Amino acid sequence: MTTEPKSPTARAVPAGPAGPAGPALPLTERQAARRRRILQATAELASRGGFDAVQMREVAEAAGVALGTLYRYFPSKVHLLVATMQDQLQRLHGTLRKRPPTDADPAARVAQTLMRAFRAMQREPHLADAMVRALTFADRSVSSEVDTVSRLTTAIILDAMGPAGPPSPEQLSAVRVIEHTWHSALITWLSGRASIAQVRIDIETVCRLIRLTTPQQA
Amino acid sequence: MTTEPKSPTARAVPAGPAGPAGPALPLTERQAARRRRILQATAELASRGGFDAVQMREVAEAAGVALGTLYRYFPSKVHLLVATMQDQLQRLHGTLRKRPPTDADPAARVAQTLMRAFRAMQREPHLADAMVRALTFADRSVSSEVDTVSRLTTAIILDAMGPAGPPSPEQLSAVRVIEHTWHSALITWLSGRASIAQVRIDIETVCRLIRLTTPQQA
DNA sequence: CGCTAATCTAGAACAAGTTTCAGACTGGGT
DNA sequence: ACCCAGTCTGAAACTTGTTCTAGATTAGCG
Repeated sequence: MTTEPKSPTARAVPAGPAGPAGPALPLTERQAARRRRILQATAELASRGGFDAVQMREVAEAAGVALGTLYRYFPSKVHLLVATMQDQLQRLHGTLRKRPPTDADPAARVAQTLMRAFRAMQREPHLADAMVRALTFADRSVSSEVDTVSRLTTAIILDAMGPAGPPSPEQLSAVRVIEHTWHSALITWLSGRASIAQVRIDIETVCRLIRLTTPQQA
Repeated sequence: MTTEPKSPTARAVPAGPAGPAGPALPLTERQAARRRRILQATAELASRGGFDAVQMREVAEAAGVALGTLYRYFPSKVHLLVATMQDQLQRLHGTLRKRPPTDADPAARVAQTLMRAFRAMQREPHLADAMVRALTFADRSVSSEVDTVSRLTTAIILDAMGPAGPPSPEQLSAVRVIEHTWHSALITWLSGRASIAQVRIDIETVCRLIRLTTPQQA
């Protein structure tokens, strides 16, 4: 068990995005720097050899912190990699906002956006491997962090769907299914069981669901 | 690295379903029995505490074989659990064949079938956890075994869709997406991020894709 | 400045997956 | 019955994630 409920005096873990979406606790400058160094070292190691290449001792050394400190910032390897995914997703979200998809059809826009994200993963397949494997391997002790990633992904897809107001429940269901497909297709690709073309087809197929829920635009 | 290409004299591993779908190599009776005992011990341990409770030393002891022997039959914990999943899926497939879903609509039949499978998982959530986590965590060295599981799942879904002849490419795409959703939804449920009701909705949502590819039956 | 609590470091220790090895055992062919 | 190759066993060793401990450092505060 990941013993968390410490004594009331224990301030709290300095790193993990504490609440469901809070800006984390007050970190000193040095602490923020440490956290950044850790995430960067993680991404670098992951880019080289994927999940297995991210070894806690190596991350600690590369980031210039003690092993115990690394564990204070990220209570497990999975936490660490999920945090890395958050980090990367945020970056991606920023990039996507700048040049949003142009197609008139919402479904096509979503597919286009996901394919763009997919191409980003193809550029760093090992990193993708590490992050995605961690994400799907995560157990309950990481659920809040995984949830954050999920919300980020949802936001990206909704962004792509269009500037419409609050999405309908059906649309949200469709988005959930798209996310499922996205993760799972990614995994089959990463484990060499599906080609890039196959992933594209799957994404385009699932995106048709959006058309089912979009009142045929006038 | 998982060093596999042994000397040409090395006959082969006795247990792993060798080829893509072969009936495995000639096993002596004692060997088949050993394999069965291992899989049963695995399922039992998994049913208790999920992925973490399946400890290789304990499996070996419970099955009455040496640790080295266990590794000869299943080259890793993930291989072992994926094989367990194959085993369970085969059982499920048999059960489903006996009482096929009755609904007139193919999409509804598929949804019904998957919900039935889902209920089976709810009966043994820990076992489900162990198997599904192994499945999605599997790397390339397990891809052929994972592929077998995937083919089994596809067969189950196609069975539910109906006795029609060879499915169209579009239908196959839809089935792929349904599988993706099935796995991913299962994971979100197992890690406590989605309710049972949510999983049902996701399954029903994705099954609508079938209607898109089914020529409105006369 | 000097104090105190919290944090960080270095390193040992522990847990579970995986590998390795020497010796006993089995099955099949002569 | 004897022999050989291939299996199985028991136990130790090795790897990497995780935990623990004692002592050095740092941050905030009077």
